[in-house]
Amino acid sequence: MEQESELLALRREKLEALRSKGVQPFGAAFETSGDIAQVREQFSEGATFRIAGRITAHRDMGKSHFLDLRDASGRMQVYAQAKELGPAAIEIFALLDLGDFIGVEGTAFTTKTGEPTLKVRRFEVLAKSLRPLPEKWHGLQDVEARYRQRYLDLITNKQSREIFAKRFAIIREMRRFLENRGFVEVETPMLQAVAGGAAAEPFRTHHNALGLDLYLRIAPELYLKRLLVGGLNKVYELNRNFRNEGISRRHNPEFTMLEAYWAYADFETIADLVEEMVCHIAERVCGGSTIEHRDSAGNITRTIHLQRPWRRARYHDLLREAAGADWFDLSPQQRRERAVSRLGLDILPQLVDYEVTQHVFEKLIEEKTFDPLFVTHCPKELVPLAKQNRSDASIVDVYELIINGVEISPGYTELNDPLVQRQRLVEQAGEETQQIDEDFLLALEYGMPPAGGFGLGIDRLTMMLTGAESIRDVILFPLLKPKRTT
RNA sequence: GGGUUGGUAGCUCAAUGGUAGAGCAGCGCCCUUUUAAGGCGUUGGUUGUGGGUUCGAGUCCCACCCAACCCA
Repeated sequence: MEQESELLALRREKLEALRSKGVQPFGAAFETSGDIAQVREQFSEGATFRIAGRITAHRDMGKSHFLDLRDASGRMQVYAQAKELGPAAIEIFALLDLGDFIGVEGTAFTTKTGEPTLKVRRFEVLAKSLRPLPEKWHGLQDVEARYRQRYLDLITNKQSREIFAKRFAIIREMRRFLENRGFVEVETPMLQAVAGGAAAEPFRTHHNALGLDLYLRIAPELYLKRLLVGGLNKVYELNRNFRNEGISRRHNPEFTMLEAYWAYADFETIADLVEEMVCHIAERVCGGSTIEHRDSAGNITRTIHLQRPWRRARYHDLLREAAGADWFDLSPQQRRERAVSRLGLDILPQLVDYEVTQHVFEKLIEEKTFDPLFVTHCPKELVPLAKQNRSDASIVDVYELIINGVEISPGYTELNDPLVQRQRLVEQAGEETQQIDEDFLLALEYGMPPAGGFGLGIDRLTMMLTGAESIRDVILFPLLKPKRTT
């Protein structure tokens, strides 16, 4: 656009003007006294400090100037006085714009409004910015631009910086917690010849040198279990999975998942572990176990109570509560009719009986449950990879943890009988027998200890702990269609 | 995939079918403790893209692109 090129042209002129004055506009290393937060802590009148950061505000008083410098840790005001700096430096100073990076050496003082400030003695241009930043007050509001140019979002929007700071802290605390419990972090293949461990559509790719079709993993599960066979008794992996499915407020094609396995444990031990871990993280990251979600005006829109112990209830009992005590005594046809007439749900004709029940579960229980709820003993059709219950073969020993209206973590007593496992995988694969991971079954035949395992969606956990309403608000670079630029 | 809403200056937003505006940013001038600094002045537009209707389209119609939300 014509105007953009005018604004750009002006900045490029300033760039050349700096060079003509012998200033390198893309400067070198600059030794600082610490980041801005540290300098604020150590601040004492008359002391000398060196800080570096981006210019985010410029208040021009004529013969004196106030700039805000910002780095990742905070903001610091610097004060530039014409008299102090001298004419040559002032000419360079005049070529600075909002967005430029500079390094400053100055003397600490406090203004009469009480603001800790550095009086500039020397400064260096560290990087000239050739494009104007979004407006300081409203920030960058356009959601599309915030996702496509996340760096601008991070520069201008405090809420966004806070969400990602929390995300990084969540992951850090999760690792600490698991390491303290003796879990070992491992890495398993993301490129897999067979995409197993979940029922999901994979992304396909190809290895040229081997002439081999490969998939991006949909789950690390089958490799982590191989490690149980190999004698690693407490393992976890915290990394990306890929699913070639729809995109929504709760789904991104690549998402981050914790998956962990614990030999000799079962789903109930795992539930205890997850409960403790999430509470530990909430305590460290959010300062407590009451999580408040707020709208943009700051009003509380939802409160989530993570105080232990978390409720545990059987799938069948929850359905009897929500759909009638006789729900499981009805015929499939009666269930379908009740779901539509009495419960007011849309039931698609192609749903089979257990899916009708599952739909009721999702609409009437899952979507309405915000405080943590472990749903246990689910029907085996829903979870083909878990171990069947010893006294009731129609259910499996699992939990589904629901918080904030979504499933956030499944936990299983893992199936370790290789023959039953083969049978389940064959049933699941149907015609596509090449989709059975024979190497995994081979490993199981050597013997896998009984174990508990769980997955935990990091993106959804972050949404719960930050109150973000879209998964795109907790993923730095969510997938968007490419847009032709300029 | 379907529906709804949106895309206007660098950013945030206006504009009954009738001359495309404001604030901030920018540029110029004034101001030596300001902080959303202030005052005076001022530049800046292929209204997402391509068609159509009309004397006249940011606005109405069609197609397409991108996004958000809801549904599947």
